[in-house]
Amino acid sequence: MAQSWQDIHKEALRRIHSREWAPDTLIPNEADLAEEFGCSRATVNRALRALAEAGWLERRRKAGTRVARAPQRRAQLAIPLLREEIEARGQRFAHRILSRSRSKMPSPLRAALGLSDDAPVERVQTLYLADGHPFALEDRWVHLPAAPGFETADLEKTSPNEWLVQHAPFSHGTLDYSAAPAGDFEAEQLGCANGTALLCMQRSTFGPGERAATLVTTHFAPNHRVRLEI
Amino acid sequence: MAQSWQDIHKEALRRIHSREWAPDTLIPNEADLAEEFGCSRATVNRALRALAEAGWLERRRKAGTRVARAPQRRAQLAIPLLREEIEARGQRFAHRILSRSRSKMPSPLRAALGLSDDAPVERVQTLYLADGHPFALEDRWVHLPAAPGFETADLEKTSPNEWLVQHAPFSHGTLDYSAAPAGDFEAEQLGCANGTALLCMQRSTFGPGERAATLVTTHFAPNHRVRLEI
DNA sequence: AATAACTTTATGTATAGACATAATTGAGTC
DNA sequence: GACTCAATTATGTCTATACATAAAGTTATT
Repeated sequence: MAQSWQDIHKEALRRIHSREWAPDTLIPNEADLAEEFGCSRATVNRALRALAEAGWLERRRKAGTRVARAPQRRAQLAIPLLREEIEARGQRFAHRILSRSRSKMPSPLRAALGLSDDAPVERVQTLYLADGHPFALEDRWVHLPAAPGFETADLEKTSPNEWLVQHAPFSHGTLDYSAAPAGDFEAEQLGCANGTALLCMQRSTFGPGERAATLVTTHFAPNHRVRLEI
Repeated sequence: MAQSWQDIHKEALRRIHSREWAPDTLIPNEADLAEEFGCSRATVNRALRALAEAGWLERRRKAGTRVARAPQRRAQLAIPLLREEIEARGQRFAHRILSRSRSKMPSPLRAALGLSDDAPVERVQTLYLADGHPFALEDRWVHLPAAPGFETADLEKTSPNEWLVQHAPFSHGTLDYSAAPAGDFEAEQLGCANGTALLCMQRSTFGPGERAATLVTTHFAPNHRVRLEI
């Protein structure tokens, strides 16, 4: 009778899968389940909470716990450092700074970060290489107050990607994927034909307290894929 | 002095951000932190566990808890039903079955699902529309034993996307995003020029116990974006 | 020196009991 | 019916305590 929360987690998942607990219906409350499984309510709570976090259950105080109508499992993407992604394929990592300057940020981009007109911003364009072949082209805008020391960092030694992860950990942000045809610049740098379909990632990150940190647009070389685990 | 686990969570995150707890270094153990915060060890455990799940900390028995070297926050994607995604934009959802047949699966696809040569498989091609405009083109292979009832389901009434989510909840799988140029078929169905860069999603799902369920390739209409929250 | 067997230690988990909190239900009122 | 307010209830959280488990360290044995 001694049950671990993982046993209960497994059994609950089985009941959901087998539709013994049907979508959009209430399941027994914690106290009843605790009695059924012969364990304490805290243990049941732990199991059900995990299932709710994974999207299988919806829980509300007083209202009880119900099986999600459409169990929306969340897919997870471990955002990799480009270096690690490349080295994990057994390839040699390298990067090349293409340009670096204190530019004025175009207003649509500024709006995305919520920055004022005169916010001090540095732009860095970088080409990342795997075994000497173009892998990704990165166009990065860094809000300097959010990344102290960036302006004087030696980016030839440590790529912007790595420098920022290690020196300016962010707390939240968004990540957008889209498909875009290669423009002149992308085609030239990535060594592909003009108009080639490229996977494009746009990422904005914010430090603690809504403070804008960086905005990055990355075009990957043709045929790149991003994999998420469900 | 009475602390909630979320207070401790917040304070720990502050120390990580402020580098008071530096990357790759050990933090005090649970018992000491419990004393410092004037709460029980269970409460500290709850907070630190949450931080570990989010990728900020790495915990190992006996070895202790250390701040992650490169706090790799995981991005989360809530996989939406196409209907919900479209209706959330305030648009009218519709779908059209383009073809449906018991086809033989090409072997590269079969391999991805780990199915044998003679596995009973049905193929359904569906066009999803938002306000009457093409939104996504789906090419779906369903392993029939994993989705009992699918063969006789009325897919005109309930789209394959919804039918499967509601009748054959899966437990895990993979999701790949890439960019691909529109071929003749995609161009015709999505109403765009041949060669247009399209965001393409390939998703394989497995039921409980490694049982292959479905393989879906979806081409989205031009300019579609997927957003992940970090 | 390598190996095996113990000890130590930090996290992981389980428990009973208590109180907190949100949300629904229902009673009472206008 | 519409509204207010209290009672109820299921989940959420905290505590103290205990034992489990993994991994690192230490000592004994070969």
